[in-house]
Amino acid sequence: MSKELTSRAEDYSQWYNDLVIKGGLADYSAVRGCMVIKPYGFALWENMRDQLDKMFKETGHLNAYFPLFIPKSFLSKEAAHVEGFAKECAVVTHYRLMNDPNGKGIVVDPDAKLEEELIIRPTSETIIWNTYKDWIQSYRDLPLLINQWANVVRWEMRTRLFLRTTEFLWQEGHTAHATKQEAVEETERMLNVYAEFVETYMAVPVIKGVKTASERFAGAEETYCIEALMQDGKALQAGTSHFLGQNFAKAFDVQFLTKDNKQEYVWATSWGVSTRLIGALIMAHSDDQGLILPPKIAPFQVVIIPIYKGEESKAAIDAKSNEIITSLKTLGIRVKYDNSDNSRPGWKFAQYELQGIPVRIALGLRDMENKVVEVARRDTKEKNSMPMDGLEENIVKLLDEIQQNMYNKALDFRNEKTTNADNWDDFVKLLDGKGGFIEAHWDGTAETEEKIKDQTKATIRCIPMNNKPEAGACILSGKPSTQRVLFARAY
RNA sequence: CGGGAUGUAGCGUAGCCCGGUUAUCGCGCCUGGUUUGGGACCAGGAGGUCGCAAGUUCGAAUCUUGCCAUCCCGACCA
Repeated sequence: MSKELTSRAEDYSQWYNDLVIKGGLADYSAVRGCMVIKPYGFALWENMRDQLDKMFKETGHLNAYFPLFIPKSFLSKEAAHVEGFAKECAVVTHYRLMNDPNGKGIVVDPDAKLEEELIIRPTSETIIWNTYKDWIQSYRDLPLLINQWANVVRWEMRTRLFLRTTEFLWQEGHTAHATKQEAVEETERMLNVYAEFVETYMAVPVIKGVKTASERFAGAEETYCIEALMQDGKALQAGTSHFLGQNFAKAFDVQFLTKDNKQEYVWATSWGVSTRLIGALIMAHSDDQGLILPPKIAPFQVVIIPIYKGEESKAAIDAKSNEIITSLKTLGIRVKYDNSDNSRPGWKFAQYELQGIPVRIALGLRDMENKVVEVARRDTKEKNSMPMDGLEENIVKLLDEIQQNMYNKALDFRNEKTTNADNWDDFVKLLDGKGGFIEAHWDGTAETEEKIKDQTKATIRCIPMNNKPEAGACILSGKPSTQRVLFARAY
């Protein structure tokens, strides 16, 4: 991130919106708080989705699809769940429109009122568990490992492009298990899948941990999460995996017969990541010149821009470019060739920087004579001449290097922005100044957590897994504590 | 839902306080030409319910009232 950006943290929102829109990822739509994902943004999402989907299948999951509408009564079956989602549900109350009797367009037909209202899913636990009841009778039906790719609607008070839109795309995994241990293992397994995906493919380092009771998913017994740090020093929850205990099994009466013929409730998990990940990607890596996308998920990994001087050179350069493209594609590299006459090279350079394409190759007559190409990498903005001999192998190496460099850079940033605070003054000073993650002692009570939040807007992002035990005193109450937890201001 | 701000061409804007010819400028767009190694240049051209409605006035982008929308901050949240 540039120094300019650091110094105008208050403009971060605007900077972010510009990147999303000028980088061609998305717009806000005419519909309140929803977004239009443009083809380029969707291609990015597809790459992320496909990779995640592959990882889900490798861990034994299958995809399915459940209804968009949920009868209102389903939602009330699990008490904590309804508590958590009731305030943000879009509700279908009628099924028909009619011409306004006063001639003022179209109105809702009052006679078409639904007997029972339908909720547009804010998440699918209820409708899925209502179905699982019919699918599960015996221990032989378990484990049931299912994932769904879908859209959901949450009528939040305030929206923010990619991070919190009214409608968003996500995947939600819903599994049922015979034992508690198995379900806990599944919860942790999927958290690890998320962490691996975000770190390896998105090049964003994350901290794995569990949420405090007050930050838990509505209806969960334990919520695991991955937390990432954005360039403005705020944290972003990038994914969650929930151990649901037997709450939903009991609410929807999902029992199975064990080997020794006993009726027992199943143990459940659910886990999800959303298009918010695109927001995380943008805010973690991009700079003032535009997006910077990691090679492993970038819609295009390489863009080739020919530099023409007159018509006759065009044919020669096109021919050479096509050779390069063919061999890059053979190696599985996603290449875009922009030989359009509509814009000049300089404009194209700027445009593809804005779109975050990791590697740009420029090829002109001068290069042809010297048997080289000009290779520019987006992450460092370095430009080098590279011999055409062995170009493809070097590009593969370069893409790996960029991927690794982006991760390292983000990790260095996070490490630099992670600080211990041992007293209240330091804690407040860090939040208002340096930002980032703060490791501090907490007495373990919801009251203290709430007070800290009220006074500083900082929340406990998580209690990190494999946390080292350490005796200390709570930064607010001074009461004894056995470990540090991770605080930050968050999106 | 509370606080603040803003609505003028596809985008970004000037004009508004202090009402007065044909609503300013830049980008983009169209046509023709010259260009092409970091967002080209010349010439010509198209594009406007000034957010909506009512009011004041000889006359409203400008003043008044109401409404709508968007953005930012807060509460809420993946």
